[in-house]
Amino acid sequence: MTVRPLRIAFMGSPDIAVGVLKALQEAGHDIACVYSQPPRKAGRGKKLKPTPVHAYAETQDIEVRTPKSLKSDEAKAEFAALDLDAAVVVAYGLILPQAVLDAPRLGCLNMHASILPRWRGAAPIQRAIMAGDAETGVDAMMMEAGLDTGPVLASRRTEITSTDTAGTLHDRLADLAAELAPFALAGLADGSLTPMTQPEEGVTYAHKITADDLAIDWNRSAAEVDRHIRGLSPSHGAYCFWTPQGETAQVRLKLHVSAWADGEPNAAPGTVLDDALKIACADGTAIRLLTLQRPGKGPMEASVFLNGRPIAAGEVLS
RNA sequence: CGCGGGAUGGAGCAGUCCGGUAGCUCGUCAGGCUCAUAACCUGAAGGUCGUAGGUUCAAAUCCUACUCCCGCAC
Repeated sequence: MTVRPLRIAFMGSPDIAVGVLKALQEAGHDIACVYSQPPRKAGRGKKLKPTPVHAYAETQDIEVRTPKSLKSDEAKAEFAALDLDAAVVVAYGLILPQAVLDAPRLGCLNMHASILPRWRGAAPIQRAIMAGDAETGVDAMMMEAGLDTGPVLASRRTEITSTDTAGTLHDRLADLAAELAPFALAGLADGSLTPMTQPEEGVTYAHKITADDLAIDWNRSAAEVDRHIRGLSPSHGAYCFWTPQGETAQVRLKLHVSAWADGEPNAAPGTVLDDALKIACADGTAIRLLTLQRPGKGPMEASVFLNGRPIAAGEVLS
């Protein structure tokens, strides 16, 4: 579909937003300006690191603005002065004041990584996997003052498989978002898509992942533990503790990929059941750890991990 | 200057404190056993020990600088 190019601003920060930005460029739109979170002290040292969107926009010679907030009169005025047809927002991370939402002629279009009204908020991909959802997707939505509450223009769906991690699902949703954004924007511009108010039933919130969300609880069922691990891999990393034989200090193990396994009826949760990392969970269920990581090392497959660092049956993880 | 761990045949690790023949678990290759095998047995190849200097009769190991990777915190 070819449409009249629109003058738009793009607002986003992480990787998933970069693909959408590229798609909008390829669709021929005029990217007047990119907004992104200000560079933050990130990573190990203390180095200021621009966001992926920021870094990409600079390679394209697009003006980048990184205000700490859009609430100031100055920021609002600068935004209004762009004289936009529309703004496209993907995981920007800042609240848009009403004045900003109203400024573009067609309004502000948001891409959100869930099927609304389920999983409004910060971490929809991870929460969907952890909750055991069978399906998720991306929505194109008109922004309102509320948190992900606006009417939905269009969506794309995808199945969540038993081997999906937050990483694999993220990549798939990023592709869908990149496909959906130009479509939704065109539909908005020519009126072929009508914003549909979100249902009032089924609202859930995908709260930000915090440190408290990362610890494994072996007292949960294998299915829950498995989803927990996959839902937090690879970006956050669910973890447990292990005390190597002959040592007293606990080692923090980051778990990345797991699969359901046959359990043993009376095994205490956390017990290692064989020499290939089958771990007992609640009620006689068990999972097998397939990829794990210890401090200072990168993620590795279980068989590789065990080569230099065996974990014997009977040991206990906590 | 946020705290900390790491770099050793293709992979994962030990050895480093207390300098003195390059070790382990796998993988690869060859042969053997077997109805057969990702199983088992035997043998082989493969490493300037991250880089650059320094100390020493001698450095993976001690000293200095640097590069890259990662965990925590944020």
